[in-house]
Amino acid sequence: MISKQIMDFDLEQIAGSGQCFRMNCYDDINYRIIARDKYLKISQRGDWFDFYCSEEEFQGFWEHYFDLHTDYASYKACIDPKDDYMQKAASAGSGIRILHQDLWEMIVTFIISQRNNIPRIKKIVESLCKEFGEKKVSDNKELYDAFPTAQRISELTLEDLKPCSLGYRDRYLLDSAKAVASGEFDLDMFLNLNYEESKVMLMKLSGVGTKVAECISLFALHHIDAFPIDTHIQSILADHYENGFPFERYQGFAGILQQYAFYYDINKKLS
DNA sequence: GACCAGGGCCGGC
DNA sequence: GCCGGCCCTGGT
Repeated sequence: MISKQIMDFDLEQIAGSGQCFRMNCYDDINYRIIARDKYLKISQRGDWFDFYCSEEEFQGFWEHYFDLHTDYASYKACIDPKDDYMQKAASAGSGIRILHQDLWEMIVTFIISQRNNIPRIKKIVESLCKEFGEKKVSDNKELYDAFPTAQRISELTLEDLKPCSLGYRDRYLLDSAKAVASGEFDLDMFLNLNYEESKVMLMKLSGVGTKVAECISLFALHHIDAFPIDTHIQSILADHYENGFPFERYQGFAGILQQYAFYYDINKKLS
């Protein structure tokens, strides 16, 4: 186990921020996260965190996954002091970080996300993992399902996918899995692409339009200049930024503010 | 039961 | 570039 004090980091906020869908609280302070085929138990008490993994695994994977090398306080300091809405949003979600998630996993997840709500996205993703993901056992002997590979999905039929209740998104998933598994759509090429180039390439996939490509760019490729505009952000912009959102001011990292605003909005409606 | 909306995309025009 | 249709679920 690794214990660390970390600022600007909050598990509940990240789990509820709509960027990852396999991070869940299972009692007061303990969370479990499954990313790709990796499992982590982690707990939080204030600014202190216990990572239940080896030092090698922490440094080799999770530290980067949680974006812990990045100073989020300096981003927050850039927010316009006169922008009351964004100040409140950043304060409400001050522990949010933009995770470095797996590209294939984000392609699938955000194809599923379209015209869908977060609880149901989680349900469908979990169902896909249970049906088609590799069964694994963590170091602390917990059973879990890895995220299904493109290869595995590509071998399925629309009929096979029925139990997962994807709706009309089933063929998008199948087509994209086939493109990736066959090598026709090479995921490694994204290493050399900037945000705009990535977005254009991602939109070649079936079921990936502007908004989904922006989410994948932000949450998997860590292009934090991506600013996905969904129904929530759209209404925020209409209600609080009638003269346009000040993108010039936040060039290069507007995606972080997008997350603060999105989190603030969906959690305000819940309470 | 009816109707609506959910981190939108596709195809036809 | 606009617009109708879309699978499914949960809430009202």
